Amino acid sequence: MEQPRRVTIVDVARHANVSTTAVSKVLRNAYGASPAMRAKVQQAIAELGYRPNAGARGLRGKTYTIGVMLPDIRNPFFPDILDGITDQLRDTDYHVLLGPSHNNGETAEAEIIAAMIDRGMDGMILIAPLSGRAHLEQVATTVPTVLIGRHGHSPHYDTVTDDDTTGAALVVNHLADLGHRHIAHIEHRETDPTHLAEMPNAIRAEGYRQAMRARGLDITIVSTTYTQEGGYLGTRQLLARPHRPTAVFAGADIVAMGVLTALAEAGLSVPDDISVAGYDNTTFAALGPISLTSVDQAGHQIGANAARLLLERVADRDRPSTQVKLTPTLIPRRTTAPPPRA
Amino acid sequence: MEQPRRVTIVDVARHANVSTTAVSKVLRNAYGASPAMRAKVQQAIAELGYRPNAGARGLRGKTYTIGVMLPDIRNPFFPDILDGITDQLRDTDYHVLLGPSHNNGETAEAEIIAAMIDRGMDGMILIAPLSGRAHLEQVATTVPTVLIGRHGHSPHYDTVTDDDTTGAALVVNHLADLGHRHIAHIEHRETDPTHLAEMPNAIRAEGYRQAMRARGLDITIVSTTYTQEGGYLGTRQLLARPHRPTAVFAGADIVAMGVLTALAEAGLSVPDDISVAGYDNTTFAALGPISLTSVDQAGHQIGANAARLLLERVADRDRPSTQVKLTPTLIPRRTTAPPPRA
DNA sequence: GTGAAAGCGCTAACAA
DNA sequence: TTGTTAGCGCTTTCAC
Repeated sequence: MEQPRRVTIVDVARHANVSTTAVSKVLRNAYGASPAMRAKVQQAIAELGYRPNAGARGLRGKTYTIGVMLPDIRNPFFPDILDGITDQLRDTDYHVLLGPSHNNGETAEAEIIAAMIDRGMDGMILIAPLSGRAHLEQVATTVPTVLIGRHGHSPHYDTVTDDDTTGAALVVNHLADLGHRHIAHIEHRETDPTHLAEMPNAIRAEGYRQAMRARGLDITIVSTTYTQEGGYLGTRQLLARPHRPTAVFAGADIVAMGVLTALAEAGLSVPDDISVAGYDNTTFAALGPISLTSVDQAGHQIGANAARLLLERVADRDRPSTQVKLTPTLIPRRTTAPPPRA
Repeated sequence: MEQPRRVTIVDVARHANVSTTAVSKVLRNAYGASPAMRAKVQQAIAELGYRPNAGARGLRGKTYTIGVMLPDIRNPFFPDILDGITDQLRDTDYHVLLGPSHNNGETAEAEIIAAMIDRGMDGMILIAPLSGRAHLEQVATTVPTVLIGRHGHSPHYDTVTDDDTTGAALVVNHLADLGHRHIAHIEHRETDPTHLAEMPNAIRAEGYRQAMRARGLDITIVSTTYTQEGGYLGTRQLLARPHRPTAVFAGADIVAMGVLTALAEAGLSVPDDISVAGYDNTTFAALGPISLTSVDQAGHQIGANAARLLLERVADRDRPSTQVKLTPTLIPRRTTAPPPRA
């Protein structure tokens, strides 16, 4: 098994007795190649097993690669988004490459994004990025960009969000309708003013506050992180308080997993002693032994919309920016029930 | 916000009053640049915010990119492997890009692998690839390659595996020691002879058979897939049989999730009515309300070893191939207990 | 130790 | 419609 030189466009051109330009045109479905020429070239490509070198293409034209920045591969919500992106890109010439940022904060995230740009991505989809506005705009002027989950507009990038205010209200109203008066919320701690205005977790927390006030209920918020551990620690805090809530609204399913762990440890039964609701309606929420009440964000649609907007912007860099906002729905399951009689 | 031309090596060279060759040498830490020159160039790079274009580098040299083929982003075991890879690559010039193959079979997987090679990966890590031997060897002769989870040797690629035979035996012995006589196994259906000899799922199933025989127990195998749905459907099949098992050994945690869902639906309680064990010891197995007995494969070590072997092979393509085999351990939790009195 | 020049594989601009 | 030519940003070779 030798190391044979890779087949290049020159080999194809020679094999088909045409110019490299002709081959290039066929590759790109560009104007200026007769059907006969196309057929000849396509046959040569097939016979030689030619595949274009994306790096070389990128030097002059496009790499046909879309980069997706994933803030946390462990969050089971993101695969839904990815499926949507992949489905939308099927039957195009584009491929998706993922850049994993392991929940390591803004600097690590910026490095991943830069690394993907260095590698010639034609467009970028950033899932709930932590970067400041200025950085996001700089990225978006460098390469077509779509933001997922991030509220707030810019002429330079498109956004796809879910109505997190409504989503939080769905949970609060569901619990209040069941008779709960003391509903606590576990949020992802946020101090940065831009994040407070634009990050989905902050919008959810604010939606919780609004909905609670509208119902005339008192607000109880614990600030940790959107991780399993954050849910665990937040719940421990709540249980240590004198007046225990009858329901916990976790800002994400993965947080709810930690909540359930802490409650089980404390010997509390769900939903008999305490109700729990999550957010994202991940596949794990549907699991029999979990059966978590959650908010469905239609991750697949989010991803599909993001990919669609990105392709449009790759095709026309100067089109006006678009904001897509989807509406969440509540999926009631077995972790929520009326509160125990006091 | 304009679209400024990206800073190139020529800009850096001009700014530092040196040749582009000199800049290139500094970038690659190559021989032939005095400390003074290095300092000058590095300062120019910092001042201009220069970042090398990976595609252009790849045309002559390396892209400093490692491609990881992920067969299924939903499987919570893979993030552990990825963490290991990332940790090992920290403090090197390499970046990781992920190619997601959504459990779509061998053809889709081959397309992803090809797409990553087209995009100039310096090395590839393939996680439990489905491809045949010939294809894997062809990939490995094209670009340095390490296989994870795949048993079987080749001079062209390195492998990192876990001792799946032992892992399966750990589960069987654990359950048999608890008093179970009727232990069923849910496997990923496999007919391809190479897969039967090399894929981890097949080795696990064979390990189950061996361990059961050694204990003098009858074998019950249901063949579905390594997905949540596969676990669900497999369990329904088992429950429909006249003689219901007292324990189910799922070939992967994600399969066990489906098992638990089906059992909950059937009104069976775990572990009082039936015991369940998984494989992979994912973070979800540790969840309070799940608390799944599982086999720990040390995903982090698997990933770290794979990345280490890959870097060695990128540095020296002709080094002899290496096989790393790690040893699994059993993590008993609350889903396994003695069988109910008959 | 340093730099000039060639060339990697491709596409864009242009000429025929 | 087709082909010729230049050049994208970098590394390599080879003079000096």
